[in-house]
Amino acid sequence: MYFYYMLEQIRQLLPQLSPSEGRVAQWVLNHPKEAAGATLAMLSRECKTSEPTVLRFCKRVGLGGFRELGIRLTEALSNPLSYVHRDVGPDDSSSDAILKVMDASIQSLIDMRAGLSSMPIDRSVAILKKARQIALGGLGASGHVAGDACHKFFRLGIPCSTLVDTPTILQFAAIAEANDVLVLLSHTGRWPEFATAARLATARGATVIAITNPDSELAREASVLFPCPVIEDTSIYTPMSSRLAQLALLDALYVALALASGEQAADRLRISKDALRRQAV
Amino acid sequence: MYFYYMLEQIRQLLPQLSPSEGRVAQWVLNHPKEAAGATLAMLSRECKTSEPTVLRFCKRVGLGGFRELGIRLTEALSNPLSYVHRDVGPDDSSSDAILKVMDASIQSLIDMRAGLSSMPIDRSVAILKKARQIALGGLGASGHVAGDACHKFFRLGIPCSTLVDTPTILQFAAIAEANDVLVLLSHTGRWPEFATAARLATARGATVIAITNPDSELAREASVLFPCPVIEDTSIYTPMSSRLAQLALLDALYVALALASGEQAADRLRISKDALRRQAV
DNA sequence: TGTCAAAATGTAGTAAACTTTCAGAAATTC
DNA sequence: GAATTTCTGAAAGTTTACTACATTTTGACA
Repeated sequence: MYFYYMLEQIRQLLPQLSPSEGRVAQWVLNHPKEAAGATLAMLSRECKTSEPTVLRFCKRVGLGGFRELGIRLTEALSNPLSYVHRDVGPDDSSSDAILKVMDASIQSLIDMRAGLSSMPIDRSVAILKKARQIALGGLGASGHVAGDACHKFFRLGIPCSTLVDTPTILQFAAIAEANDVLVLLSHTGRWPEFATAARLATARGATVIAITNPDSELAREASVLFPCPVIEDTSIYTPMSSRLAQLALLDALYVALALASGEQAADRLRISKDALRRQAV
Repeated sequence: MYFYYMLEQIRQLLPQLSPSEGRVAQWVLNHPKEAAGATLAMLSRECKTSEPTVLRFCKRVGLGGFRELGIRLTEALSNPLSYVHRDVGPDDSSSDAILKVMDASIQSLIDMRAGLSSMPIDRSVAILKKARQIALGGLGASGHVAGDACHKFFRLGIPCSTLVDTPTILQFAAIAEANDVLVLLSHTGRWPEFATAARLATARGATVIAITNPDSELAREASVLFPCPVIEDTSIYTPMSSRLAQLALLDALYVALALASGEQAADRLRISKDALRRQAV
């Protein structure tokens, strides 16, 4: 449970409230979000009491009036204590669960940011800048990350493709040439085909950039490694927030590459943005 | 640069507002704290205009009424601003640029978290729970977001598909049936085909959930709206960090839906996770 | 420059909101 | 069991949010 200032205040005053006022307090504690947007009439009806009683409740918890209750409640609800991640369980209320998911996502980005300085971004940029073509490979959720990244990189004018299944990845690796870059995204890095593909591509003189678990076969075979720790999904409800971090990492890589590519790339970006603006996304 | 969800929304819309409405916007931006607690009369007096003008301003920035402005503003003001984003320029060093991109991503998630309580998640869950099938539509970067979301939702056992081009979206809308849900993702909401699709689908009794700019044709046609502010890309280098927020939003929606769907859905999730674990991602 | 349509703005009115007053009911005290 | 205090809601008073409509302003075009 999160610590909300206003709600805690109410909880503490709960015992010394009169029965009717107590009902109001209880309802507010149980439905803080609804209470924040409710009107005096709605709230009094919900608590089976009269409007003045609700108002007296407000005064008693130290507020100037009913209107202030709404303000304090929205304040309390949108003020996170920290983004410490706890797993979602089946007993969580919907709004609790949502906040937990969100916090986990934020935390994973914060973690990524902290580790960014030790990532081989400069090396990757140097390699990507000379690339004849870039292929991004990933399965499942990572496939979507690869697709998103491809959609960014191609705007720099570099031939770019997405590979979302193992046969295609293997085929690409088998015919790769020098200056081709294969970016492989894998959560655990344990699909044996990925390591094979990395070996094949490297043997043909191509470069393999892996964004994966550092303790894996794929990580060992890759030319450049972006280490991403494996987050064990302790709860079945938790979506993989690590993919958000991967997306952000690729964003960062893209921007670094765009900057390194100078005016020509900047022009291409301008042109491609204008093309969209003339329509509307 | 954008710190606050609501305030940034107002700032972005500032240029296309009429003079009087512009004065209101300016005053709100300059005195957000006061504006959050103000009454309609106070605000209109302060901006030397009439009450309806203030109200029109509220509608135009995507709010339901004046009361909502107060709520959104207190929300915006009470969330901590840490990851201050500045735009990436061509003179930035590579490492500076990377951190800026990362900060922008984190900030967009924080903003999304702050605005989450006012999103129609519960309504959406109720609708999705009864859905015969879910189709997620989006173009360009939004298409990848749609794909990612589809990849999550189908695990709950709901027939699910991704639509990444306008003809397909229109066709789906044209043959949609009651209890079909069409989720449309659009950055600006200004592709006329999206609004048409929404209208078509609604006419056939299907439900349209839009994740888009609240000031758009699509937003008006949708049955359920998740308002997302349009972030103008002031710099050609800046990637759209809003899509990360959209991903996280869909994560939240997914978890809420999973929880609401009870044991049967939980079982499906367990089974699908096990299927992967026996291999390796 | 004049005409007209569209946009912008304000006036006036209304329904609903918030707040206060007051009197009766319930609990407590003596 | 009467007196006192506390609790409660009906009703009335004020303010607020919103709507409909009228007026003004703007801008396009002849």
